[in-house]
This record gives sequence, C-alpha cells and structure tokens, in this order.
Amino acid sequence: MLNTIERRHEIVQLVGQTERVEVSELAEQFGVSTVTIRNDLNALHDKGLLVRSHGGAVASSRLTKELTITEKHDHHHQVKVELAKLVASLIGNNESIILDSGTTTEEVAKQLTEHQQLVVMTNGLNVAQALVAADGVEVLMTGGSLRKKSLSFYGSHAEDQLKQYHFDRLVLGVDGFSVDVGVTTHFEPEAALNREMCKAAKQVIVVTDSSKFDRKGVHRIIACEEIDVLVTDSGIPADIHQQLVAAGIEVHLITS
Amino acid sequence: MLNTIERRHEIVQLVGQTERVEVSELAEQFGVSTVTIRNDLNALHDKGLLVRSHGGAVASSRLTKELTITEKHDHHHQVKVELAKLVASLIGNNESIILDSGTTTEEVAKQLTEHQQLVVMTNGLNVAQALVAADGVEVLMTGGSLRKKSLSFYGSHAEDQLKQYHFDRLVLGVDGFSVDVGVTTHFEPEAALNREMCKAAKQVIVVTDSSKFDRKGVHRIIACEEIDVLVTDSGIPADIHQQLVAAGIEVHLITS
DNA sequence: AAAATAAATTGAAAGCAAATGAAAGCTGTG
DNA sequence: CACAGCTTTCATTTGCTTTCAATTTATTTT
Repeated sequence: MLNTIERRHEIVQLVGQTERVEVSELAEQFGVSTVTIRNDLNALHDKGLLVRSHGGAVASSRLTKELTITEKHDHHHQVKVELAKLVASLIGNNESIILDSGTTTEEVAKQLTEHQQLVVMTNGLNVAQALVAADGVEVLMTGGSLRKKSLSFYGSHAEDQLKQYHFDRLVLGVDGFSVDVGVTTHFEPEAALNREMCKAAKQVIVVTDSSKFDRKGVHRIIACEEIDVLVTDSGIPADIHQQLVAAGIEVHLITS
Repeated sequence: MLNTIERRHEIVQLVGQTERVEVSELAEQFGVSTVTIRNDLNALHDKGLLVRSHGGAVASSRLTKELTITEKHDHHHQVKVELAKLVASLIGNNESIILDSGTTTEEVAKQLTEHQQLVVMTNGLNVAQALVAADGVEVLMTGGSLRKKSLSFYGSHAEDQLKQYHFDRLVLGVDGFSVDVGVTTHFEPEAALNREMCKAAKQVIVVTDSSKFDRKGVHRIIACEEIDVLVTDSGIPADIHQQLVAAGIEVHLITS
C-alpha cells in the first residue's frame, strides 16, 4: 500500500505518460476510494502538475490550463476572486508593487492582466506564472529557496533582493490575523521575508477572507498599526471592523 | 471517449490546422450532439481561442501565436525527452546542480523526479514548476527580471545570487553552437547570466539537439574548450564530433 | 432587385446519469 | 489525546442529450 506522497507521485508520472487519467481507474488501481483520488487530483492541480477535468485529469500545458473551467476547488474561491478584483482596482497603472505568495495573491495577479506599465515583484511561483499572461506587467522575482507546499520562495537571498528596491505598495495575503497581535504566519522564514516586504513598500495592503480573523500563527509579520489598507469580506466581526477603522486603517469590504 | 477539456483541446488544434471547422463535422467526428459542439465553440470563442461563425468557427489571431501544442507527439519533442533522460542519468543523488532555462532543461527537470537529496538552482520558471513534482529535490531560484518569451529570469541580481554558491554541475541548453565560436545566444543579459553559471559550476554539461550545430547567436556564452560534456543526437556532423572528442570533450549521443 | 419561401443554424429549456464537494465517521500512529 | 489519511453518505453540479421556437442564411418567385 502506497502512502499519499507516493501515490500522488505515481499519478503525476502516469499523467505524464498517458496524457490523461480517470478517477475511477486510479481508484481501482491504487485500491482507494474515488474521494481520495479526487483529493489527490485537486491537490496536484493546485500545484500545477496536472489539469483537472470532469472524471479525471489531463497533462498540464498552457492550453489545457486555459481550458479549465472548474476553477473553484476550494469553497472560498468565489470570495477570493471578488477580493482580488477589489485589490486590483486599488492598483493603478505605472506603479510598482510587491505581490506576496499565496492563492489569494495569485488571483490578484490574474486580475492585473489589463494593467499597463506595472512592475510587480513576487516570491510566489504561481503568482509569477499567472503574470506571464499580463503583457503590460514587468515581472521581478525574489528567488531563493522554494517551499513546495506553498509554491513560494524564501531565504536571506530573497530578502537581500528586496532591500535593493522600493515599491509603491505591498499586497499581503495572510494566514492569521488578530487586532492585538497583528498579521501572523506559521513558517518563520516566510515571516522574515514578509517583514522585509513591508519595509520595502510605501503602503501595505492586507487581503484576507474573514475566516482568518482571530486565527493566530506563531510568527508575527507586522503589527496591526502598520497596515494601511485591509481588504476582506463582510464576514468580518463588527467589533474588529470598528477597532480597525478607529486605528485609521482603510477597510474595504466586498459586497457579498 | 474524450472529455470536455480534451475535446476542446482537439478543436483548437483542428482550427489551427484547417483555419475553419463546422459544427456538424465536429459533432460527427467526436460523436456528440451539435449542441455540445456549439457550447464548445462558444466557450472557446469567449476565451479568444477561435472566432465563432455561423455553422462553425475560424481561427483567431491569438491562436496562431500560441500554437506549438502538438508538441507531445512531434518528433522534436521525442528527441528532447531522450536527451533529457540521458542527461538525468549523468546526474547522481546527493549532488548540487544548475539547470539553465529552456524547454530542453525543463524536460531534464521532469526526469529528475526520482533523484534524492538533489539541490537544483535554476533561472527558468517552467523548470522550477516542473521540479515541484520532485520530492527529493530542493529547488533554488535565481530570481531577477522575467523574460516572458523564454520564461527565464535574468539580471544582475540573478548573477549575484549565483556567486554565492558552488555547484557540481551545470546543465546548459543552447540556442547556437559552433566549434570555433562556442555556445552562443541572442539575448545579452541571458548570456551574461549563463557565463556566471559556468563559473559557479565544476562541470559544464551542454545539451542540444543536432539542429543547433553551426548556428551562431550574437553573444558568446562560453568557448568550446570550457565544455566538459556534450549531450546530443546522432545528427551531429561527423567532423564536429571528431573535433570535439579530440578537444577532450565527453560526447554522449542518444540512440535514435 | 425585392419579396416570399424553404432550409439550416441557433439559444433556451428540460431531463438524466455520472461526477462532485462537503460533512461526518472510522482507523491506526505518534 | 490529537491527527492525518481514508471512507461513506448525500445534496448539488456538470456534461450531455433531446426538443422546440426563433433567428439567420440560401433559394426561389415575382
């Protein structure tokens, strides 16, 4: 019996060889339920290792990626798109910005395809990938060490890179947020990099769906006071909303 | 029976080849109703991959510039895979290597999924993406400025990054190669970065299909003498082969 | 050339089976 | 105990079909 990692590994191999796989076939082959296979395929899809299709998956290529219609694999996806649109609307042409890594910021990247003369620095592999389609955007990448789990780069090298530039804005997606502690995350090196990002940018835009409120990670990125703009959905608790506004933070809510 | 993504993929291919397709023809060909085909064409029209017309569809300008998709089945690609397999076999576990950007090196990356304890530095976005699937590989990225045409990063920052490390090998895919001039390319900043790569690596492996021989770019990366290993196919001209061997270069040919 | 008629193509709606995501429950491991 | 990995269950969604009225295109008639 294979474990999860091995099974997914084999699935990637299979797709590479045969161009396509089916959920039912894989379930039988590996002796697990179709639900497990579907979870596998969705996870691999999120990492860009294959493209999900109804009933299975096909090999990943530029075209197949674009043909994917089912983009709502996590239940927050619709919210993410709306958040991303709002963030994108805050960003003008002719600016230079930093885009943090993460699925929310990836969505922001996708919303920037119409922008012109924009310079975007990012540490997210998927973010950079999404920006390839944006003709008017010059893409800079921090580089560094790749954390596969989040498709992000981190490390002292990435931080050094940031110190050499200055940006108009930073768009930060968060893992955890609370009024008293601020923005937090679990992975220390990424927190360190995010701190550098904050230093390198004139304005800090934090974007998060409301489920992250009062979730606290171990490592603090920035305190609440340092946030300039917060973009979230209407699920934000009223008291937190008030506190933030009182603290002088520009809070934007998506309509949903 | 093809699924939706595959069918649409094929339709795009068809339109690319024949300039125009008809609803009724497609319905018969794929064994689905005309309604389904119409939905396909409309969806593809919305994505700008073709232009809808009464009774069918015609190619769009956007399609023509993205068309290289039959890749998987074309002979060129087969050669690349074989080259990549050979290169991968030259690389052991527990090593640290640099992978240049490019489609050939991307293929090499895909062949490294079974390697363990491998450290790979790259400046190719697609190469990094391919290595996400390789659990035993630690991925480092140069970062820098993204050249979308080749999905590669370049710039002084990328070069600085390289100077801080030392690697066992460099795998270099080439645009142009000749015995007298050496390895060349067209884009200066990339040549500069490649030169740094050569400096940072103990061994230089050059991989190229034989069509690149006697093609010369404007900017030289390295002279022939600095190459340690050359991996290519049997299309290499006999005289060049001899000259290279005589120069002490380890030449590997794939069997095809 | 314009009008009338026939033929082909279309979008919208309704129905069905397979596939799906979400939630809750089971099981062995650290 | 928690928890990661898996399964079962179930309401919902997707992909496809057939049907039909409306629209577009082709052909004939005036």
